[in-house]
Amino acid sequence: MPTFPDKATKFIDWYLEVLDAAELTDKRYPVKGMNVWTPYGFQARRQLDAVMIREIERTGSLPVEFPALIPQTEFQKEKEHIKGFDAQVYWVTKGGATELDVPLVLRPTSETAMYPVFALWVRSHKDLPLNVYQIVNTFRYETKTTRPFLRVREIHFFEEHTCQVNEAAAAERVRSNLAAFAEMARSFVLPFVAVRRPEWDKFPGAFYSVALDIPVGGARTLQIGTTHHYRENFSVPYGIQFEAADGSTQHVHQTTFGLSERLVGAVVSVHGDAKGVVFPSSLAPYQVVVVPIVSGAGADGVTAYAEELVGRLRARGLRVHLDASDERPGAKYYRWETHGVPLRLEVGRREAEQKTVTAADRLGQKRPIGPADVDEGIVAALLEYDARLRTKAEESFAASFRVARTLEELQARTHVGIVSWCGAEACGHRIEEAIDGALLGTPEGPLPVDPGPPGECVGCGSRESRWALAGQPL
RNA sequence: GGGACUGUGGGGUAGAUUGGUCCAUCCUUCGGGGUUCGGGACUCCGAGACGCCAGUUCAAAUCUGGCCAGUCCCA
Repeated sequence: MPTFPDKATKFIDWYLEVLDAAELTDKRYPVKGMNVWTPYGFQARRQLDAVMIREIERTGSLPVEFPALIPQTEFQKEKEHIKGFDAQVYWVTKGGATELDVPLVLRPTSETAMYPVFALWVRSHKDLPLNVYQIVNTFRYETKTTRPFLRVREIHFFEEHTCQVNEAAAAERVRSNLAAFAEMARSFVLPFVAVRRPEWDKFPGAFYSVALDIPVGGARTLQIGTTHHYRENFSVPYGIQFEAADGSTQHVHQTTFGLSERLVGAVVSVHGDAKGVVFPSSLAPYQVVVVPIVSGAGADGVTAYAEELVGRLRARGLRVHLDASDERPGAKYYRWETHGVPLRLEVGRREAEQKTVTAADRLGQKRPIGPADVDEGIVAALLEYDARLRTKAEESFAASFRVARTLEELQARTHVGIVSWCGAEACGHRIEEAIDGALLGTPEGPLPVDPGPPGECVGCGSRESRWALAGQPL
């Protein structure tokens, strides 16, 4: 057995060792918070990107790419925004030996890069909505401990930026982002909850922020995405205005939607187990690994059959890897288990002669497939694997939340807390102190478990309350 | 932002308190040979490290300072 630290009690140690064993990243790069994407990790990321692109383009968003450097003069136009990011931007102050007249910011996010140009692009209501996205790297000078995928200084960032005709249209865009994300999360088999962040925790410059959170053990949560409504907060300082149908000049209402490689970290955190990473087939670099078992006699037949099988499965569009390395079969099984491959096909002399395969999935189910319809059987086994992974994830998701009627109940920190909250900031901070974490906010849509009507605010006892979630963000 | 700690082959470690016994320990890994191959094989041969820069000293992995990297605690 591979010996990883215990996931439940030593999560971070488990996480780091599992990533290492799965060869998803090389964290030895000598700059804090900047890691190397290995071939295996890069392929997972490529699948992540493919799903994000597919779902966002389905909503009518188009790809763009803006420069990585932003003049200080543009960066400073929105006051809240710059206050929020000032402490964590990298500055480019020299070109060669020459001190720059206007220092350049290495984008921590791209509002201030895009919006001066949006002001040029948007002139009429007929130019709206403007829905564009880019997938680029952004930079934030994190001072806290960095972790591969979860907290990095160079972020693999998906960001959608839109301009809408009015506040209602922007609110609708936020809802449509949430729907698009639900599709993405379904692909990644990540049950999540969307919560509107409290005022003191919203994105700098936003009117409101809706975050996507997942539970990751105990009271811990991981924010895996956000979508924001900016109202006119940026369009006014950046002058993004248009002539409306009635001839009046108006400012656009804007939204953004941000995701990152944290989703890879989330998938590892949620699905991983004592044997290593567990990938849903949507993200797996290899959905199927074929392990030929060649012993003395009949080796040629086994190899030929394995190669033929790989060819047929690839023709069906599956990502298949043939492990023809010199290891013994058992060593290969362990290897691909740590790497999270959904389905392993064992092909030895028996299978080659009978035209069957022995399929073992990453959740521990092993069964023979064939001889009739071997390919169909393999596809079906993958689908069934994803379904079981989903059931497992949904059960553990539902079990992660618990209603806390008092601050004392929250303090146990065994679950993400569902609490009644009056909405006052003072009570919010009281809740945050109790859980030594954050008041995540109020849910957009249904709660993960049905708690009935809210009771009295756990902070002040007021009856005027609604449900909110409280946890410890990683 | 304030404080504490750590850095030894690719990974994990012993050695540091008391400088010399260290051309640096063990496990793993890597390269080559042979025997093997249905759940991490065995064996033989070989490879690989004191974070960087200064300083103290007859002598530094070990002491001092700075830097870089990492970790923890507090705000």
